[in-house]
Amino acid sequence: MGFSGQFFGQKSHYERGERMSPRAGLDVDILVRAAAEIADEEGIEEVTLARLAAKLGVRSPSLYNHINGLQGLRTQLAIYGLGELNTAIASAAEGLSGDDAVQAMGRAYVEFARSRPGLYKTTLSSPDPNNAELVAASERILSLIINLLQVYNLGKEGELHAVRGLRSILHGFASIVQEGGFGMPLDTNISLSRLIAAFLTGIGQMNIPGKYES
Amino acid sequence: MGFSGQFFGQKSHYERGERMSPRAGLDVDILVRAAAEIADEEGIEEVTLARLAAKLGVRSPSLYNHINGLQGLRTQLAIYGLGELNTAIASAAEGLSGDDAVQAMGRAYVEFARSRPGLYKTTLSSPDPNNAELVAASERILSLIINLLQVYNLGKEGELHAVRGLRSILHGFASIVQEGGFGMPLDTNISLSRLIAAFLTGIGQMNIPGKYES
DNA sequence: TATTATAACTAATGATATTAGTTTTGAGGA
DNA sequence: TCCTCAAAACTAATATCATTAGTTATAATA
Repeated sequence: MGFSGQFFGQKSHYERGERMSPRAGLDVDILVRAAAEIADEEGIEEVTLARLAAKLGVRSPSLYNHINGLQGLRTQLAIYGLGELNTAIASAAEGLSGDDAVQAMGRAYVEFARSRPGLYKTTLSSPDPNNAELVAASERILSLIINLLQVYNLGKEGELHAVRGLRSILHGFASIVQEGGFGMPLDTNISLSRLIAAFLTGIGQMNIPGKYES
Repeated sequence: MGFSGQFFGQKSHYERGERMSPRAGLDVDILVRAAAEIADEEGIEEVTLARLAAKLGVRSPSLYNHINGLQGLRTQLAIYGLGELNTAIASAAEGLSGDDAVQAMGRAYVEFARSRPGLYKTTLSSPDPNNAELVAASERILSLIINLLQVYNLGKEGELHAVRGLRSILHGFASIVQEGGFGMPLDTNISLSRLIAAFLTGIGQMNIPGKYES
């Protein structure tokens, strides 16, 4: 994947109280992956420049040579996270179509949020419309979903409503799972597959003006 | 509503550069409402003790006489927000049942998130299981939803899956709306009512073991 | 009026992000 | 091989937070 994993999972020079070696050899990729690790392992609120610098064995101002402050780091994290999410759901749906594909994608989506909780959260901030890369990453996921829905023949508008619906379902379910919001001992995988099944059963509604439209 | 609105929408003494009057007469309720106002108007990241103190015309340490630090304020905000949300959706569904009730509640839920964006966000943090008030506020909303679903005769387990589904739909949709995540010029109210319609059409699936259950 | 609980204060500490300006490195050209 | 120099890392400094400790002053009440 084009990345030297040297810093991950180890204490840095500073964390061990040693003197640093002259050049740390950082780049955006290393920063973002290390930050994602912090987000997943320690929580998103621990993703600070101070914490990241410590993990990488440098002083926090040094990070500014590679990213545009904390805001820039967050943007990069979102881009990275959306890319990973896209990879996960795309490969899950690969070779499938119809309900099978949607179910597989849904499972992968939620599993991503479960296994990379911090990184998933970074993808949720409003996609800064000024950042082309971020917008593109968002749109890649969107068109993946749109493709899966072609089969259902919903028409132009119906398709848009359906995409919104499916996104809502996946995001809502993933968020609640992640927060531990479903307390009880009832298998969440079953809940998810039945929710998607219910949605797909009624997906024809997306094309039908209903009596609840104000 | 048992609350003196004296501070809201006005600049404080400090903000106007005057000397303060001896006792500010604060209490938890005033703090929480002022904080909610900041959250809605300036964004949730602006809800700091410093900002809140300035708005109320006191110094930030004074706030500790009423709340348990920033963490405590956030907990109180979540409780308040869940209460307001509960009121909104309960009164929307009042006197209705079946699809009508679910549709009305869904509309009210999303409208709440739209009109009180900051306050809605405060309700999303994991419900600290140590805080009884917070848990109770969460559960009130949950049982409201459960009640609405009685009509559909889903059985014990089916009902639980359905609650999870509906919560996911509402939360997911509301979150995406709030983030401005649905770009285009397509009425979101229509998207929501059709999504709920699709869910209700397929709600029988909640009771049926499907072939996608791993 | 005197007492007293407590609301609000000041002062201090320790995180954090960020900027400015300095040092040092190491890669590529002389 | 040695020099140059862009850039990577640094130190120092500032500003904003949250939080704690200890002080002052208010206003209710005895």
